[in-house]
Amino acid sequence: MLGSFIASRGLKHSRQRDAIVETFFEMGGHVPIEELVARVRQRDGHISVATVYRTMKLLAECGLALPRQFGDGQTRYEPASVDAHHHDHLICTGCGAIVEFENEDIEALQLRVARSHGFEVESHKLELYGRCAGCRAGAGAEGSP
Amino acid sequence: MLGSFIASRGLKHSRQRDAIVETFFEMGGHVPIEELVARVRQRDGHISVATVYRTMKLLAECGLALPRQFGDGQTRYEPASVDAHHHDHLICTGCGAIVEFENEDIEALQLRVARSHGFEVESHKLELYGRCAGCRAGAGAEGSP
DNA sequence: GTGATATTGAGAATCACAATCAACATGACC
DNA sequence: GGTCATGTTGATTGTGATTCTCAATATCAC
Repeated sequence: MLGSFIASRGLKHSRQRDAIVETFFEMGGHVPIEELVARVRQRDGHISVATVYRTMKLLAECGLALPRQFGDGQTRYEPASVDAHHHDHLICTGCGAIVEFENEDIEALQLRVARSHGFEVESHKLELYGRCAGCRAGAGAEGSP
Repeated sequence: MLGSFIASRGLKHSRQRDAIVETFFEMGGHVPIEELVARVRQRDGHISVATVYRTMKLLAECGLALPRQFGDGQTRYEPASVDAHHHDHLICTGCGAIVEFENEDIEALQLRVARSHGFEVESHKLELYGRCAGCRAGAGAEGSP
């Protein structure tokens, strides 16, 4: 994984790198840099933001993390298992929850539509924004938080 | 349209505002601010970028323009006719062409998927990235531009 | 016209992120 | 274990898109 990537590129290990990578994978999914920085610092004193950006870029390059841009202007990363399928996202406009889903039918339709316009799809991005069950239940008359 | 919106909010007319709005609608679709600024200046001397940003935001607020964020880090606006259907986008990674499409089946599937996760969809974003017919034809051995 | 108020423009501010560069850490080799 | 070439770090600066600030100016109602 990262070790071999590091080795094969003549890169080196470092305390910071390890801390960032471990923290990232502990956190699970859709982690914004800012939050990652905070967590990493909790566990390993001061680590520069620059280092976190650099490390996440590395992880992305070696295929262990995927950068995602939702509408909020900051890049989030999610862990990429080698055998994971492509998936899309449901994003709650109430609480910010992010749910992943896969749907082959949608993907197939996308390919068909693209083809009908002469396009060959290389990648796509599908995000559904709405209110999750929890937010709808708890939001009788709250308005939008 | 804009006139009534301006009136109803106690806003005022201005030469710049008119120039920007007219230019925007002349240009058609998916206009990045920078380009709009250039065009507007061709026709009306110097107009500040700030004014263009402000005016487009106004247009968006009164529903006459839709802001779109594709992957390139700048906001584009497209005219929103009142009776226009929602549509999604095909974006050529070669020449940057942007094609609109509508597909009811995809939309229906999206709703269904969302519902199955307890979400009530408010909006969505679907972008397909790939190579358009032209780029594929002309790109025998070019690599990616 | 006059005056209250909205708008403009230039530049500064912001925000996420990338680049710079001197100080420092790592690992291969002895 | 020590040395050295080379990669990494962190503080700071740069960047690009967008927003804010504020004095000067334009607009509209009267």
